[in-house]
Amino acid sequence: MKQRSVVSWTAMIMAYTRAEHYDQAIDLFLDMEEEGVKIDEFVITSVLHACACKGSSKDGQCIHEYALKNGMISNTSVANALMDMYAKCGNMEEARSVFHSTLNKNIISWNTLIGGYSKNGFPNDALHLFGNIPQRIRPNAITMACLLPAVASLSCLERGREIHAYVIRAGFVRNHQVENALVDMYVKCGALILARVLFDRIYEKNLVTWTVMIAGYGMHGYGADAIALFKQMRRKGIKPDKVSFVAILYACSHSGLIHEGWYFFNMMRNEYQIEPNLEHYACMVDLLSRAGRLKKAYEFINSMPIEPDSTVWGALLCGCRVYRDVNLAEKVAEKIFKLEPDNTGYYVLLANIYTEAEKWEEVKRLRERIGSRRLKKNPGCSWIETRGKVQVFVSGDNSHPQKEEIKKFVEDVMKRMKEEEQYVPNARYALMINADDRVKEEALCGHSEKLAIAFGILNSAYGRPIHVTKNLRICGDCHEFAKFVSKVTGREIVLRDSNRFHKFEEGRCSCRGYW
DNA sequence: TTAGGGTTAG
Repeated sequence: MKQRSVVSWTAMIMAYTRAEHYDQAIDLFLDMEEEGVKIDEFVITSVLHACACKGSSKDGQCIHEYALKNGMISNTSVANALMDMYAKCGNMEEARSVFHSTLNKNIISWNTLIGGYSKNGFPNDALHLFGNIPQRIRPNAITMACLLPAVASLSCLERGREIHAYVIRAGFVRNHQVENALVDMYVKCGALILARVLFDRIYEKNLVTWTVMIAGYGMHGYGADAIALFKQMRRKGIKPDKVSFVAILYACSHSGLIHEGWYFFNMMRNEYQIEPNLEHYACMVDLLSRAGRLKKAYEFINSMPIEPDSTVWGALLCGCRVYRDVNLAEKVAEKIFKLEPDNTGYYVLLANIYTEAEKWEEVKRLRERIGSRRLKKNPGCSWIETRGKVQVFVSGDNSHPQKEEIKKFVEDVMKRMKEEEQYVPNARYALMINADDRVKEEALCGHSEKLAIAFGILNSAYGRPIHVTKNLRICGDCHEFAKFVSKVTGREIVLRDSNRFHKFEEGRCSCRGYW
């Protein structure tokens, strides 16, 4: 072009961004500045979008400064693009600060911050913000698509149903993204049947619709249903992508379907020419490890064409725990500690492996190592929704108004378990070394998931299922506890941990040992 | 007069 206007530059920056060449998009902005082209708000938002997609706020901060200096920040679109950039880079503090200093907030401003909170692990803030949208600003379908993942991550079914009702009243039901987000919300709130009803009613199912449902079956341990749906999807001519393959591989590993897992892994590569990414590899390692084929899993990792990360090695470490392979666990853990020296979860996992093997010296050394890095264990936390209110329990928490009642319930159950099932308190799950068994048992009684289950039984009508959510994986002792409680109270207990759903019914768990 | 922008589901 002989003459390039600011519009030509903007179009080019957008094109580079769409093609995922973020650095080139940003370079183009620098070039145009150098050439003395007059910069306007449109270019700023475009280049901010490139920074957002790139995911590092360093470039974005420079643009932020530029916008401030040139008085562009009062433009709502520029402010929105800034918020989105910070949110996508995981910097919610900056996003919030921009939001609060924006005078003319429109619905996009609210959506951007709500979505940012949802995606960055602040679901309560997302819900709170939604409640504060002023009357004159009308939420739209996108608002719901931003908000529903927050409900899903909290696993608050009542709240989710309220929002579903709102979606119906406001007339957003025919929106694809909203429909899919609703199905996903029901799946993650443990209401698999409701999710399926909604799924069946969706007239035009797209790839995301199918993937949500397949992942849902996987999470709940229905591997065969996940496979049936995957096949049905292919018959309808919908081409699976890398995310749907993660869903199906995940479903196979959580149901112990080894052969099927390999079948889909090969299908992905041969039939669809999709190169496996870290998530796919982690699923395969998980599949092998759960089946006890630890050596094969180790070899598999070493043969990967891409560098394995901590999640891949972590899947093997979990397997080492199940099959009590201390030697391999040590080797694997060292690799993980190099990759992620500050993630306490893996130290705890290795400590548990040592404890279960009664290697007390090693436990002590590991504790010292954790201490010297000034790392703190991420506290276990469970929550339960009753009558629309969420009750949160933190491990060992003693502040609950019903604490005596809850404590008595847990102790009574443990006592009955000892008498009726020859249950031995799994003191190995209480991560303390210089304590006697009594103290350990007491610590076990205080686990957050036991408290939440007890609270649920005590505060809901007979026959009602109990839904509990936990931030970490459920502990083995609590798993036994939940089975027993489901038997003696005749209640169904649905527990979502950080990994999957466990449905306890009449003394059995739906996971059948596949955690 | 027209061209270029910011929010959305797995």
